[in-house]
Amino acid sequence: MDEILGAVLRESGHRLTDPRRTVWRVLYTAAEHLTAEQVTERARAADPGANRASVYRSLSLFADLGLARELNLGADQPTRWEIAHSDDQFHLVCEGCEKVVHHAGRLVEEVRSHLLRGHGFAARRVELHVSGRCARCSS
Amino acid sequence: MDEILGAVLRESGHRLTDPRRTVWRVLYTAAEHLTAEQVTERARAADPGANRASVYRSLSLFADLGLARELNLGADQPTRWEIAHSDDQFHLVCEGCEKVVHHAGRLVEEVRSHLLRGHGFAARRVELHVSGRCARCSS
DNA sequence: GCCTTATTGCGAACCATTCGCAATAAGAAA
DNA sequence: TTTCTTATTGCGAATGGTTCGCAATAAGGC
Repeated sequence: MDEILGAVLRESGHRLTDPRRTVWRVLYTAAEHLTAEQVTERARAADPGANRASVYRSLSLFADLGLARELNLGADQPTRWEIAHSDDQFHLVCEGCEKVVHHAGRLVEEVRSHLLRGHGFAARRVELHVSGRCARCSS
Repeated sequence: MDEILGAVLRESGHRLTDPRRTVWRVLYTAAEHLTAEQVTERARAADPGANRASVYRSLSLFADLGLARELNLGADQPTRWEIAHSDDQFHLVCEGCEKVVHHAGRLVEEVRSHLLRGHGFAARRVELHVSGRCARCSS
């Protein structure tokens, strides 16, 4: 997984450093979407001296480079982070188990072309956030 | 417009107060989506003593009562507020002119039924946020 | 290995939002 | 109308996530 990081950083004129590698690994191996604070905690498991500010800096650099993505799932929740995949703009948040599920589908493409053809709106980023109850939690 | 507010408040066991009325009018007459700070400023135009904390309290009460809605349009922006309409879960944010446009459509319903039928996920709230460039701003 | 300069680590600063609490006022009851 | 209860306000202080300033450090080109 480190190769991707190294390649993208070098290509964009940035340096591959230990803090960045650590944050990257945390994101890469996380099953869920993590808050910056959680990323910091996990980074400290690997490197006890891991610094909060550097974690933030790494995360937003990754976002700028298209390596990671920042998620706003509800106004009360802190921002969460994930590795950027091409097909995961679709998030289901279950209010029962609090799990966040990815949902890949063509829907995002449909929205995109609908807006462009029908309204001349060139969508760059489409975010679809749905909250409700998953099959297991809808009693 | 005040009648709606009074009715909903009374019905839910809350009191109709001047600060609440002021905030309600600001939201009601706003063309765009306002930040809490902007709501406070405008409230002060009507009542110079309008208090920031009370504005926040009014806004979140309105949200609880389904009168208003809190919007997260991007991680860097502060939360914005609007009167709750039934058909406006669809937001287009133009990166050129910075305007936020509502877009009513059946798409939200489609998403809802797709998720329920195909995945057993009972959607409560569907938020679709699209950023890109509107017809006028896509040079 | 050297040198330049991007990056880090630290703490303090920031900003939106919330809280604690005494003072105030809405609205039910008399 | 006046009284009474208690929800609500206003204030300033506190919070919590995130960013900043700056000196110290280390990546990676030469």
